[in-house]
Amino acid sequence: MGKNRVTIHDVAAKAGVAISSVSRVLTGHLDVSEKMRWRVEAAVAELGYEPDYLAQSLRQGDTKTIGFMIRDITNPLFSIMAQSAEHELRKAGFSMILINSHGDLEAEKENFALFKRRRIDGVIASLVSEDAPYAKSTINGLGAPVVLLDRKITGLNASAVICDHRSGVKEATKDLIKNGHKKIAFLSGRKDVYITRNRIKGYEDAFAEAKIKIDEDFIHLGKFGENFAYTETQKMFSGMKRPTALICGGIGASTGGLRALNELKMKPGKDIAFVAVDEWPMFDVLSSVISSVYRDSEEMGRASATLILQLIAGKSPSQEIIPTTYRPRASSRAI
Amino acid sequence: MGKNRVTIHDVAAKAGVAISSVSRVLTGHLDVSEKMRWRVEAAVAELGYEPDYLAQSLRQGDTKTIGFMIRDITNPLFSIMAQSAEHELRKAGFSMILINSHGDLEAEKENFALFKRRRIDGVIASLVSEDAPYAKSTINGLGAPVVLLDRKITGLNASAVICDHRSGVKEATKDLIKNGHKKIAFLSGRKDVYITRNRIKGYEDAFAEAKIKIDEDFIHLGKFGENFAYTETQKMFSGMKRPTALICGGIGASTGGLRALNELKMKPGKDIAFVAVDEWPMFDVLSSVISSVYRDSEEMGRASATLILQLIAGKSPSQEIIPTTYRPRASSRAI
DNA sequence: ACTATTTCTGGAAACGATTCCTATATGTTA
DNA sequence: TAACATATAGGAATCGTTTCCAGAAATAGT
Repeated sequence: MGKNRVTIHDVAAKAGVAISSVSRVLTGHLDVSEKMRWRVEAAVAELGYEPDYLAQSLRQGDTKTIGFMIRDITNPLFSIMAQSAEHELRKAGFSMILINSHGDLEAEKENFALFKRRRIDGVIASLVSEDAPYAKSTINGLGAPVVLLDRKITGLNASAVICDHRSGVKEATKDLIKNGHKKIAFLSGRKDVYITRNRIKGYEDAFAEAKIKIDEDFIHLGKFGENFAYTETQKMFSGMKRPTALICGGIGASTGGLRALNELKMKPGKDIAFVAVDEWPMFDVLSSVISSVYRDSEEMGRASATLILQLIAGKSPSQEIIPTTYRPRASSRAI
Repeated sequence: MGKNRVTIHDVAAKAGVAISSVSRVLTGHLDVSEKMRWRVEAAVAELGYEPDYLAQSLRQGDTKTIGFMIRDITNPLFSIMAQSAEHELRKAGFSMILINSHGDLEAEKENFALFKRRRIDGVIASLVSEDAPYAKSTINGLGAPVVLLDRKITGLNASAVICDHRSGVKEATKDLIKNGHKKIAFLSGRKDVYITRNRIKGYEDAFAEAKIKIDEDFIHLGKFGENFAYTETQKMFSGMKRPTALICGGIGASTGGLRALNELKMKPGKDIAFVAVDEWPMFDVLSSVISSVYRDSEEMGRASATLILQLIAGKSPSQEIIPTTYRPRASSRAI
């Protein structure tokens, strides 16, 4: 097997020098003679030696590893973020450990513990809830900086990438109102996270501007993920009080909502107005009629990487705001 | 800051015993007295001590880490695999390092080097090419077992998860032929990987069975990814010799193909028959007319995790075959 | 009561690097 | 040529564990 790992000792032996000298050459110290550098480099080349990350990490105290924790990498938005974050981190010499929390608080907590034991240099995370009692103490006791994705937690020494969902949703809602809708259902995930609250604000803004009172019955908040949205949408149309328009916040909500509408034989853009907050790949080609609120998740990933690298470099926490844009298409116009 | 990491020394000091005794208690050795166990456990609980992975890894020689390398986590098939593989590995106490190769051979090679330096316990990879000259030596010299996704390389000590694309594509092609098509274009990625060759075989099988000679001009192989498929499809319909049906192998090919058709104002299922090999999330709802060849990528991820764990446990390499099924929908029937 | 055996425990050597400190060899100056 | 400054190399400590080895304490056997 490849059991024969070549270590710094082998190099030292081959070159006939001390291991400290080998290390000095490799780490680029100044006080080495030309001859020494030459001998060591020859031995290194001949043996194909590469320093061991593990030993370096133990000695130097950093692991060049970033933990990336999200609900579900299957969500295209998250996978795009992961993609661009990984790319950015890689360029800076960091690797990324990927963990799915599946939206489970307990799992999330354990994952932080795992990150700590692995001496991760930093964490990028989309937390399940902002109110989780363990969150602050765990994160502050992590011993590594944190970047939050679309979450706002006060009293936490963390940077954040924050999307301006509010303005996008506001524009979308305004457009629906302009098109004659008043019974506009809003369906989204957990209300104990910034992203949901911020979206609702946009919805409220539009109603306030139009001086229409909001009927709370049309607001459905609960869980992220397809299943909640699916059953909620089914319920929505099984009663008497039915909306004429539906805004779905997030990929999961849109997926579940559309699936339910599909089963109810209601065509978005025809039988009901529909706006999806967040797009998925091929959105334009596959579903050209569906209006959306778009945000650049690639940019979010990049920003999260930049922020975590800054924190690791010792800068103080900051926020990066990502804009959203409303993209009206045929589905906002149904009556 | 959280600089104050609590080590085994602290525990030993608090309990008033030797560090070796602490270790013995924690690793569950037999020869420790009740009193000793009790004292150590009390100290551990009081200090909230957790052993350091890094030091354990260095000492024990394994890192409980699996490298997961694919072209692009953005591809929903890969993200589903990553998801289920991570879940499975996690249960077994392993973490997953995610790396995108972006389909670049050089990057892939460097990533293997990185895996080696990080002393990864195993690698799950979707290789860019099976013929890459470095592949065999690099992988064999990795010092860790490897599971390949949809690749067949002889003389390699690796397990593999292999999909039976052949039968799915064969069924799809047969159906197209049955519907009167003869000029069936086939568009897919690099031909130096199993997945592409295997798909082509299914295509050929169907033609052979129907005793129709294949016109090689309708076979377009080149690169994975959207761009290649897009320009290839554009070309396909700019010349004189146009197909009446199009089979796209892989998400990238389907994406690019559909995008091009969209621009050409050709509606799949109406102006051209279309089959997508591989589906994406929401496929049924968003594009209910498009026929597909389906495979369970969640199962692929799970299988890859199982295989790598078996290899790590010392079993010899094996293969797992994943079936594919043709799902005919309206788009196969266009003339 | 004294030796033989069994239980435990502490000390020290790994694992593979980095880095501080000291000693040597060289070079400079009077 | 002696005395001193400087460049360079080697030795050892360290990071936080595990595990081997030997020795002390406790038990058993005669």
